[in-house]
Amino acid sequence: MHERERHGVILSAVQERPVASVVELCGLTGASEATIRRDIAALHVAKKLRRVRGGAEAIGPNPFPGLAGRPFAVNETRNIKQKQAIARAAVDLVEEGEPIIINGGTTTFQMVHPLATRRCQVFTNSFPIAEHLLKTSKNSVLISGGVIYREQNIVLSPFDNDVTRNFYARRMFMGAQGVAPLGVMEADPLLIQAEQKLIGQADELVLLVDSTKFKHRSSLVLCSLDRIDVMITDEGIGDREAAMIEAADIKLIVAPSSAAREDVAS
Amino acid sequence: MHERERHGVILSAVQERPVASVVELCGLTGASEATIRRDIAALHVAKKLRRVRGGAEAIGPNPFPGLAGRPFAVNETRNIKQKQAIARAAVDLVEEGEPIIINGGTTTFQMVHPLATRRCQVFTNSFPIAEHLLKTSKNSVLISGGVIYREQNIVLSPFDNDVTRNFYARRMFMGAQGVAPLGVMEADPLLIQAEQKLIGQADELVLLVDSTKFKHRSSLVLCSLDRIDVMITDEGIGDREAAMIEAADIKLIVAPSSAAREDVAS
DNA sequence: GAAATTTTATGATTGACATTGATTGATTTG
DNA sequence: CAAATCAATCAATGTCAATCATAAAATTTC
Repeated sequence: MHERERHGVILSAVQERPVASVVELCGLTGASEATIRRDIAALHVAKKLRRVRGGAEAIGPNPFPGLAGRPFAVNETRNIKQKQAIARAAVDLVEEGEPIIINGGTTTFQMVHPLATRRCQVFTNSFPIAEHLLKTSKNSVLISGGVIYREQNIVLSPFDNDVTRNFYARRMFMGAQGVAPLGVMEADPLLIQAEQKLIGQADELVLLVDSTKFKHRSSLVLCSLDRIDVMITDEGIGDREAAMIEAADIKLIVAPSSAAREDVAS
Repeated sequence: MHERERHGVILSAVQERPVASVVELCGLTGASEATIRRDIAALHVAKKLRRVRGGAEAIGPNPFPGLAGRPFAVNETRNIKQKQAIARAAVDLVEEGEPIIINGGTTTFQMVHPLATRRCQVFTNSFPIAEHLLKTSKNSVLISGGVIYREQNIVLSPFDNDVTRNFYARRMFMGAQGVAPLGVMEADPLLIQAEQKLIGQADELVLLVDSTKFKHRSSLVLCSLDRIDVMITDEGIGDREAAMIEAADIKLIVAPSSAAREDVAS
């Protein structure tokens, strides 16, 4: 067996097991321990795997993502204050007990905090949102079924016949990567798929985007602007963008920064 | 079991309960107390957990500050050692990468720890199981969609057309309230419904019941004994019960208590 | 083009080192 | 004080790195 073959076998074994031992790899390749060790050392410096005592383990993202703590990576929680103000304005739209749909995302995730004191019926495809609402609120929580994608933090079924088709709400709340005259932009194809599934299940689409999103452009267009009914953003929005939104016949809500905010809730 | 694997199991266990004892971790990993202590010490200096007298606890306030944390009420985690031994024997049955179905329950929940070092494809209707596996393992996790019931900790769709129908596995693991010649008993109608949904999606049904369950009788019969293929219990099982199981043509596995256990894994 | 030589990859051996489990005595807890 | 827990130690086993020998491949030389 050639060196390349062995390397392939080793990498494959390491992917499947938490840790592949040297003797195990010997059996797999028919090579001696010394050779396997040399291979592991080589793959280690090539950063294809991590060398540990007794064998090798797959390199890669944090093996224990949960221990990192937050449901989203830190760099994804930028503009946190704006997002919170926006999320609060979004929840202010919701009446007590009303069923709503929340699409996963870092902005929509902020809705969990103002929702903590509510008793709504929330349908979501976001695992962290469901988790948080379950633990901190008395809302009734429904989740879509399917594969849980760790990176995107969403649940998505590859099949069409899932619970999603059986849930309907007046409003759906969603975020986006960017907003342009062309329409609502998203970067991740997986998120697009997830959003598409939910979009048809609500009358009114509410888009939550902080004002920086008007400068962002992504490659994938989720839907055109006329599909959106309400857009909530922060005070950073420019006159030109505001005009664009109004022109598209979208109700524009500018969430006041927390300092200026008056309690709207009764 | 390799050092890395043990560390994974330990971190997984520490996540679940506020404090995991040394003996408990011995049972979970099959290692000696001395080794567990050394592992805890190592993870302590690595700041992955905090070392306390008698065991270890999760570091930091909580991954999600201020939240409840524990997936099950404390009184539900009785017979914890037996349940862990049973869960471990159950996980020993599954091959690396194999798809499996896990029905929610306190016994089946214990499977998350030995699963922490695996890379299987797990379909479950249990929110805590999905959550734990997501955070502490590299397993691929699928969840059924629907309403999340807080008390029972399961996800159940009132509709028939959910993802469940699209997932198939060789084995399904389930718990029960009681076992009698009449069949497998369950107390909660909701759990029955959830179990019924999954039962058809696997060839082989594996029932995890600690030996006290043979004395319990409940009002609802989930299914007859001949539907069960494998039963895993602890050493507390009596001869009469064992005879009953064997008579029903069920393969009986008695999970050895941690002290007597030999490593089965190759 | 064939033989000789160098290079490279591999396998085996050996001594050094690390990990583990058991034992024992000390320490802490209730 | 009794039970549980811990730290220290030691022997056994497992793992590693270094070295050398062999065989195949590549290169050089004639």
